[in-house]
Amino acid sequence: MSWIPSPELLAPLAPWFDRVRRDLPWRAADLDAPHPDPYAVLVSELMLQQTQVATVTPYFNRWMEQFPTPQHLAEAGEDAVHKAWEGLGYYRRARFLKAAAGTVAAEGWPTDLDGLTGLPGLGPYTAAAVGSIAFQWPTPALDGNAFRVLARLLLIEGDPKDQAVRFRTWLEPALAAHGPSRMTQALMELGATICLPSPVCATCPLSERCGAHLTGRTGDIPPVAKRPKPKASTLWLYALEAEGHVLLHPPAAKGLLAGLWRWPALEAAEPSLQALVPAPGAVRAWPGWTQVYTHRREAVNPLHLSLDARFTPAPGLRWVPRAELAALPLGKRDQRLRDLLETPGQVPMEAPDPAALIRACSAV
DNA sequence: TACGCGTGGAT
DNA sequence: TATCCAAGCGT
Repeated sequence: MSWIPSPELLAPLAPWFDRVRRDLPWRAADLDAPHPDPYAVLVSELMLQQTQVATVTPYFNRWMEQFPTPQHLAEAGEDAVHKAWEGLGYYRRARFLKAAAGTVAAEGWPTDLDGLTGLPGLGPYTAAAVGSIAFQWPTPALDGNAFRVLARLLLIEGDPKDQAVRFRTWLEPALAAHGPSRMTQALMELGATICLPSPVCATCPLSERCGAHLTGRTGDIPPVAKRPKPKASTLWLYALEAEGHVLLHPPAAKGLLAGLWRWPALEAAEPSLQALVPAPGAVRAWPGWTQVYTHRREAVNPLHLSLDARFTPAPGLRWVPRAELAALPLGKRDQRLRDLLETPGQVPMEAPDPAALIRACSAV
């Protein structure tokens, strides 16, 4: 099966994009020149991985003010970097970005696609996106949008990701003909605004040439992927406070919420199983909530336990002055308990035995 | 290869 | 409410 050459088939995409493109803070005004700030492209692409434009925009603006160059970012502290990323999710992207900035600061920008792919956090998509958008290399970038657009346009049966090599080979002449930065962004913009999972073909510049549209197949191309059900768990999340300090896990190197400070937590198969009536007055509680991650659902039950004196914490835990708590990077779950500490709570109907919480956090 | 990794918006 | 899934990557 041969495809119509991409410069011809995709020709309407260029004028369409020049007409409708959104004005985004990382986007260059002149799409025919190399980008004036490749670092801005790098930052935006890392932030945009699995994250929507509207979510990224305020983070990007703050980030560029705080870390305006690769040098600034490379020299920043880990906590400051994670604090600037706080709430954006997938936090290792922040560490990858800092590491990549260090390489760029020390060695300059890579001069080819393999060089970009060698930077931490840049896979096939992101390296090609930076290459085309920042440097005008004819390197086709295939994200979820591009795969969906191409699957429909070219009437691809099955998982379009299997066609990545063919797609890239086919796309390259179109990038060369109509401008790498323009075509890369146009393909994604079409997928993000028109060729959505439920597409709006009436306003699509390619509808007259789209295999799926012409055959009424946009509903089943590309096929929907099945996802595993998230695992459910229930936990107590607790703030132990004593002598003006609170007990926290310092950032871990890997795993869920790596790079962030975390409240200690106690797993509970059923909230009521380990529940005992606590000592009145010492414990506060608030209504729980369900914390959703990609692969997990946590039923979170927040507690605050005030103690008279600090104890020697177990390895992996640290007493932190409460005044410093606001400056530490926390995930959404732990931010929520941090915020609750400033609000009135209730004496809980049931909670783990305070002695059990202290034992779980004490050095042996 | 399949899985782990966050959060929020859209339907 | 439940589900999908968004400018993916590393292991």
